[in-house]
Amino acid sequence: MPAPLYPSLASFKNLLHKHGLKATGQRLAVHEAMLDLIHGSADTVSAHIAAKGEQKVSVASVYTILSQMAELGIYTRRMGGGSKMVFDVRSGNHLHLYDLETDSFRDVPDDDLIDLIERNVRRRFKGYTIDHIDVQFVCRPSKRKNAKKI
Amino acid sequence: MPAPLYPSLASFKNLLHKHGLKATGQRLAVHEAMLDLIHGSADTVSAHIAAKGEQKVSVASVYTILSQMAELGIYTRRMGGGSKMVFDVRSGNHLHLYDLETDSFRDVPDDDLIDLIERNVRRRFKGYTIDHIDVQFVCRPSKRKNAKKI
DNA sequence: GTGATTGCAAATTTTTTGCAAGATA
DNA sequence: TATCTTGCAAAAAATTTGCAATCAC
Repeated sequence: MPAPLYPSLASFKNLLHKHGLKATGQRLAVHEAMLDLIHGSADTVSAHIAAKGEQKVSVASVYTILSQMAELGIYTRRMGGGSKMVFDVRSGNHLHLYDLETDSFRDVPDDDLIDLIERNVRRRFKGYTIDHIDVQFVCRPSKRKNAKKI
Repeated sequence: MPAPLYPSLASFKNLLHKHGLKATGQRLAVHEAMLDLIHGSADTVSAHIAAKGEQKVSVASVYTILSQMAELGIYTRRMGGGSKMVFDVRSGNHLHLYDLETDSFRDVPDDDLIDLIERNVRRRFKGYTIDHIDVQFVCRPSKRKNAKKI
């Protein structure tokens, strides 16, 4: 089966209902922004929504909503170099390129590298259950000396 | 050659000199704390130093020092599920188990999984140079339903 | 001695919280 | 309508900054 995609607005609504949450304008606006941004922090999402100008969402609500979605496993929290929490509209295993210069993420098509990692690591730690595997290629735009060229 | 280890206090001093930085009591205290903690944030490091009581280091300086070391590639930044920046005393490729319950990291012995990943991904993105590869197994203590047992 | 480094306190930035007002099912 | 959500404003937490005092070399 192909890699899981981002939930469309429609399936996002379903997810909300499935979890007994209301499909409010704010939640939908946040998800629309996330679909555009893929990786968003409270303030990039706020800014994106504000720029679009169709719906008003306070920053505090953006925080609440993003955290809620992460709690439900719809979004995932992502570990960046900056001092802001970044959320990923996509959940499940996938690869990222993290650009140190711009403090930004890009998804990387994952073929079956993740499966390979998973097979390799399965039953390695007793007492823990893997929620997901998080792989990041921490990069700079080329032209440096002491790092591996790819 | 075996995987790189944490810089001892002595080699840390050398690193400082090599970079033209002074071996101040504060920097050494921070590094000692990092050697104990392995993964530390500004406030866990501060607290650790304060508890030891041998050297006074202000929180602001801890921030400065940790960031400096990350800048030099001696430490690496690591971001967990919490909203604090975490630094890793170890640089270079290695694996982590991240525990969602406790928001904490543990190193995972890496055999040659990292090499395997690196070989697999080499020359995949043009225009970027990999600084390091960051792999995290995001886990919960066992006993859940819908996640893969390991 | 002299320039790098630190401490302090204040400013920013990021995140969280409480509660009245408003919206959704 | 009953409850869940949001907005607002304020609090808390995390990080950064400016500058005088101090320390390592």
